[in-house]
Amino acid sequence: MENMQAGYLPDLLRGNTDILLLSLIDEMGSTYGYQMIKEIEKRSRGFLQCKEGTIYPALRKLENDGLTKGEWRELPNGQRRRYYQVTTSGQTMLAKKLAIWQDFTTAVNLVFKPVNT
Amino acid sequence: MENMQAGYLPDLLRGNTDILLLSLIDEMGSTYGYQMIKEIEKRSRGFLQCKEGTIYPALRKLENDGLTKGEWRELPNGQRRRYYQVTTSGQTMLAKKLAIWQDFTTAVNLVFKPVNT
DNA sequence: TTTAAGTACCTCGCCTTCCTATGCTGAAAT
DNA sequence: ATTTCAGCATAGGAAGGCGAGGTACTTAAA
Repeated sequence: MENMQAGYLPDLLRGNTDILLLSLIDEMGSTYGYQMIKEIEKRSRGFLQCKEGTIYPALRKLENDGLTKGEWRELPNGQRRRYYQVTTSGQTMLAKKLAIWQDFTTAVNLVFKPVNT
Repeated sequence: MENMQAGYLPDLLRGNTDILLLSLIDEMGSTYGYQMIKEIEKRSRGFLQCKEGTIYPALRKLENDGLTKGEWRELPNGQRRRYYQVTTSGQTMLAKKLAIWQDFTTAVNLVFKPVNT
């Protein structure tokens, strides 16, 4: 992953955004939108750049679906952030989707390089 | 990938269909739509099920973009198939997209399990 | 001090891409 | 005779990502 050029992933993220977010929230215990954008970019070494127009609606949806629980927190300086936590059903879904992700990449790689015959 | 359940890949294929097709055509030397559907399903052990409504337009697009070259062939019994081959620019694109696919999966896995700090 | 840049959230409308459904032709099987 | 398979095609709708725009406050730079 030497010369990773960000920005040229036509639609690869599609359908995976929610898992990425769920996984992040779950692992970080509690986090908020803006931080997730930065964290995803950082962890992926600049490759994955989630856009605000993507993740805020996605976070909304996760919460509406009951997979996360959001909560406004006020900072000392008056700024506010919406912190999220993964719910129980969110964790179930996360495990499920992580398994699907595994299967999916395995399947694609099998198409690229079929094993035996 | 034991209990792979086909049919539940919301949008995972999205953005990857063209690479899958390009890769298949390239490797098989020459092939046609219907066969590709079957081959993808076979190689992925039933996990990836490309729909006709997906691949025929996709094949059309690949050809329009000059990445493949199509040709009608008539069978002895009068049936016709459209066989495709990868063009030179198609191979360039294929190599490029395979690299992107690698980077992408690596990046996603890094988000799931970040390395050191 | 004005300006720029960063933090933090939101939303609308477009675009792309996929899937469903449907249709067609002819061959093979039952 | 009817179903199933092979083989291609398209139109309509849904979903998700993204660009562009907006709000509001803070911090750094000029």
